[in-house]
Amino acid sequence: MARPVRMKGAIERAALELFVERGVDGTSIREIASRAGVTEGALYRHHKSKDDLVRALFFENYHLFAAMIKRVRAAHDGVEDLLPALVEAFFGLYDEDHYVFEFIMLVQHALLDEVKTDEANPVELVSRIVREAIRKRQVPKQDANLTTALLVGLVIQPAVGVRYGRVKRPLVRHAPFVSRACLELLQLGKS
Amino acid sequence: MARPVRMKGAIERAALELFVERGVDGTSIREIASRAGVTEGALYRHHKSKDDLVRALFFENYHLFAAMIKRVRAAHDGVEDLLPALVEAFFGLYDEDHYVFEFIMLVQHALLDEVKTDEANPVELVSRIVREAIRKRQVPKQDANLTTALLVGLVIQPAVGVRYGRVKRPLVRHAPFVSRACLELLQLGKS
Amino acid sequence: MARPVRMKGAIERAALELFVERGVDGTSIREIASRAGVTEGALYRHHKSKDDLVRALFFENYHLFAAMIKRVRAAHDGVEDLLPALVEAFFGLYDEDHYVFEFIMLVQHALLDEVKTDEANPVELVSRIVREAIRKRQVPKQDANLTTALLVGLVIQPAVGVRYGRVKRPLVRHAPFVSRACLELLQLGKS
Amino acid sequence: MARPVRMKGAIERAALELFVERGVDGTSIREIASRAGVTEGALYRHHKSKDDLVRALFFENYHLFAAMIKRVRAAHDGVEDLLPALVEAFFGLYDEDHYVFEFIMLVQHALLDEVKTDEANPVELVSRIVREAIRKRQVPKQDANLTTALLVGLVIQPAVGVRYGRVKRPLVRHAPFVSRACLELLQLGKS
DNA sequence: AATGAATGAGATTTCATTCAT
DNA sequence: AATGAATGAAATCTCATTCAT
Repeated sequence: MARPVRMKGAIERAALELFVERGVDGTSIREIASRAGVTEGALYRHHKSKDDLVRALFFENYHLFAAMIKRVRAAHDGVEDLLPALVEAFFGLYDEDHYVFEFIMLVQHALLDEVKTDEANPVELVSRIVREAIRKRQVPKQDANLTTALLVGLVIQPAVGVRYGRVKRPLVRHAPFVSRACLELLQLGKS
Repeated sequence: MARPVRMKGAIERAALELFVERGVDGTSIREIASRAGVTEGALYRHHKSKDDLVRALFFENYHLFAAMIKRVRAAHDGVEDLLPALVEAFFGLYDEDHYVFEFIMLVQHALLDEVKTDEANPVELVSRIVREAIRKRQVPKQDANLTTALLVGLVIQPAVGVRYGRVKRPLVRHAPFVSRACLELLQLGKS
Repeated sequence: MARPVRMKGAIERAALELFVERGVDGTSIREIASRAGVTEGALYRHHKSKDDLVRALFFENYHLFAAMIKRVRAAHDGVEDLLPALVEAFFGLYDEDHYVFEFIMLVQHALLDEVKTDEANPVELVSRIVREAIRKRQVPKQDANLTTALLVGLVIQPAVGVRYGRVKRPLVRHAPFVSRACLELLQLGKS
Repeated sequence: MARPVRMKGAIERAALELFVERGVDGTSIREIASRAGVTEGALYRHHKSKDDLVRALFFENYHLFAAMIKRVRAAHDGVEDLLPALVEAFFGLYDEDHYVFEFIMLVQHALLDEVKTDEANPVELVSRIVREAIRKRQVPKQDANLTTALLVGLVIQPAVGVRYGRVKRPLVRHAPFVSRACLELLQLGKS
């Protein structure tokens, strides 16, 4: 009847994948349990509601993400160095486990308020890099917020392209080109 | 620009807004009826199911969208001319009614199969423009799929930025800069 | 499939009876629906949760109760007159619909906070009668709170006795005796 | 008075309190374990089911209760003597540990079948005293069942009053007055 | 045509109990 | 013996849809 084996990991992985594949609302607790190989109740030992599961999954992965970002930042100096390193890091993460990447993209809107100006917030991070580059005269004056949005678009959309089969895997192979596009963009005001 | 979108009535408008605000699965018929100021039953006089409502909403707007795009294409020749015109058209649509724009983005994945190679499909449209420009030697040879993704990113992400308060309204005011970024990107292979 | 007939009354009556018979926690939505002859969902058209149903049932009946009390109070003057009238009114209510009476007794503890010193609160009412009688020297000085508790005990416990088959129905037939007991109690300090 | 109640341990105490505070059905095994500072599994080492825990708690306390009553009965003769002693015993028990008193009141209806005519059954006890007093002509002829209910009301309701903050603690201080009320009640038929 | 009550299927959640560790 | 994860059954609740009025 009872089968006390540690299933927390399996539950969370199943949830992560299903949320990405079918959306959060499109995934039932029953489906998560079923894919994890447990009964529905098992889920509630680890998370007190479906919503709680979503949040836990988000913050857990978000923090790993943030840690990676911090590491990259600490190891590189100046936009020309840092941006390519970040692009490669993002793309590497996507290639390694696109579910994690996509899940963060998927639910960030709903949870964004709680993370708004957190320096682990990737958008915020890019924004800081841009502002710092402007301040240090590494790039011409420009609307930092708009540039940030454009840079984010350059990084995220190839991942979306891979997902929908338009862009070839692995994503890292496109890192050099995307990095160049990013750097060119930053210099756009020059001419 | 003429209003590109017409809404049959309060029900459709309420549904559109709620779908954007909370997602399709996250919105109940009751909520739609309530916001529209009608009862649940009344909704079924106009649409035979929720799914039908979603599809009707999508195709109705998608066709107006497509018509707009055709108009723009007919009036412009060559990437250098066409791309800025399209960017302005997209941004204009967003400024005029961001719900429509976001709704199309939101459900296109689910319904795109049925319009896959339709030239009103924004991604497909961009892809064709890129391939044609390459064919006509207007731009250097490059991975058309990747470039398409990047161009899409440059257009969509500023809209996302506006939504989350990072980029200033109206979006059209950023059209010239974004257009330049797009054109530069297309020439990136040159050097 | 659907059968839109007004079932609100049936649902509330079924709930009232079951709550009295098996306790609130001991009664499931399914049982209520089943006794009312509807499906479980029907309940949620009228009350947004089980808890809400309990509260609605309580306040609805509590107000009828309160109205009755006010009527009796308005029609009688002085303890000697009022107390017997109230006892008879209580007992009459019990005989007429013991479910209502018992339900109020059953859940009042949980909801008492919201009704604490409301003058429709039967205990509060008795308390006021006692204090007024003392003030007007109709009865000797005494601990009004204790006397109130004792009077309440004299009225409630016969009803409990009826419920458990110890005291014979109808309860009204015992009203004269109980009233005498109440009045004697009030005079107890005299000697 | 000697502590009339012994609790095997933390689990039983936690259960007793929670059952009184939230009702038996309203209390989960998890809550009991949590308040007792043990895990759910540990609970099943001592009691084979929740129902078993309730019964154990009831009978354990009920027997101590019964023993106390027997002691009181053995030491007193005649209503005039016995009733005041019992009132004081009840009130003393309440003051010492109102949880025990209330728990017995709470579950007796569900479990009383099994101790129906047991003389530790408080209602049955009072009933016997009344009938014996009538038989011995210590009090006038009267409806023993009704009188029993009224006496029970006189004893129980002050305890309820204390619980809801209407009557002042300790309850014993009211014992003389309540006893007099009980004895007067018994003589009510005289006049 | 409109209304809003009810259906019925399924979703989420709770919980007494069991059992591998 | 203790722990706490998992079971399985049942409870509460949701919601697209139907239909009597």
